[in-house]
Amino acid sequence: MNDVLPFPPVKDAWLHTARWRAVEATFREVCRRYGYREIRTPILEHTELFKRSIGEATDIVSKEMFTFETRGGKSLTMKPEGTAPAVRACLEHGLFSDHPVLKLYYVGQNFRYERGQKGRYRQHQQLGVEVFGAVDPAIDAEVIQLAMEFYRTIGITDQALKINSVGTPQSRAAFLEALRDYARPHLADYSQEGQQRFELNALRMLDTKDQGDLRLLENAPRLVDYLDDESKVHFEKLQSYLAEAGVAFEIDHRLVRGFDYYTRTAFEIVGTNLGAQSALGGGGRYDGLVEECGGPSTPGIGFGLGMERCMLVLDTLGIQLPVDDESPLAFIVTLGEEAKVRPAAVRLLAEIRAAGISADMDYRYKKFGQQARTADDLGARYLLVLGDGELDRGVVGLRNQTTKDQRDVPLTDIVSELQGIA
RNA sequence: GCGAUUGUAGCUCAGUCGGUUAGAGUGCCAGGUUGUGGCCCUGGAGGUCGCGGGUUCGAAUCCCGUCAUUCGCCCCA
Repeated sequence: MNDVLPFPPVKDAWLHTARWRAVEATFREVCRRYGYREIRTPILEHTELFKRSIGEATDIVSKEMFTFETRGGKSLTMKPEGTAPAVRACLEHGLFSDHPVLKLYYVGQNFRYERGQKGRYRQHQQLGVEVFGAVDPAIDAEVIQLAMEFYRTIGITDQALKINSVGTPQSRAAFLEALRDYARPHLADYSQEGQQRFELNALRMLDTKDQGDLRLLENAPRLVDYLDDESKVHFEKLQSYLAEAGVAFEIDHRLVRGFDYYTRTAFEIVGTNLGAQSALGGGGRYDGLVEECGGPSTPGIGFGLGMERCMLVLDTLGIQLPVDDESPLAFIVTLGEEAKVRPAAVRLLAEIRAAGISADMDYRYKKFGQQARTADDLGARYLLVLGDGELDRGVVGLRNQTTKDQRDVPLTDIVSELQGIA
């Protein structure tokens, strides 16, 4: 993760706190509209949780986790993803029994021990949702729709939605056998990577960028043809529900996901302008996960969207975001005898702020020009000039920073005057 | 984890063949100009030359390692 800064950086404009807040706010608003509630889980979890849920053989667990031992000898891991911790938290607090259908969202940091590059960071933030307790493909469609709605709302429209079904563990086993039978006779022609995957995790053979492998796989068996009846119906219904909701998608028969716990629905949202890191987000169904974590048999589905990648795309598309105005409305500039004028400034500032108006002052007591420059740096719209002359007359100079017009306003009226402006 | 790339002031960058006290522009601060700025002039502060080790009389410069960046691979968000 990069540092996100309080003022827009000249370079890397996407690393501006206000922009991040705007994107997070958009996500929260979309979640609110869809009926999702926020869950926050800690960064540290027992290592075992991830090993069991994500799978020992996956890249994430085998080489990408920040893991360490406590003094008591327990193994802890900084969470590499948000789903398993959410499951753990819900189990621990009995949320599954209290709420037959649970719709959750989170904004959180994930950690993966890997080489950084643009769009990929060891600490990255994900915006995600999880739904527990619903098998209806309509909820799959809703989750996908929510993700697409989020992108549409912030202004990213050139992303593509790819969907597939990875079936149940049983149907997947049958498919894997067929896939291996298909590849075995020409195994030597596959890339080194492809051959390794054939041995370790044949499903991943499909997820290759190697042109030669892609040619060899052209007539390979497809996951959809090996789905059990229920999964097949589920996938078909999902497609029709997406169509009902007006969400455009394409079926990608080679789409498989990196975690072991996915069942049936798998999807990915792919963007442009991100170089090698093209995945904006992804997710899928995980009907066996809760049980795997020691809970009751509970279906689930969710997704995670990469915050950094989202920010980068917004940046390259030059999209303006409705960022908060953090500039003070008024900035007090003091002149003249310090002992007389500074206490008056402190009092005036307190009054203005108590009235709900943002205001600031220069705490260095420099000459006028310096104070005014500080006001400009902060983007103040008005200067309140307070000198001993003004104090003697019981007024304050109200200076419009845009027009440079300045007029005296009685000290007793300045708060209501500012309220009128704001 | 693999291959390549870059790393000098807050920012953008010079720095020759290894040789004096590492420079410029910009920004910041101050003075010119005790109470009305942004221009201009003058001055000032600001540097573990990414970090650690090595070679050498001498290293920003050469070598090794390491960390970080960027690009690709793997994987993912």
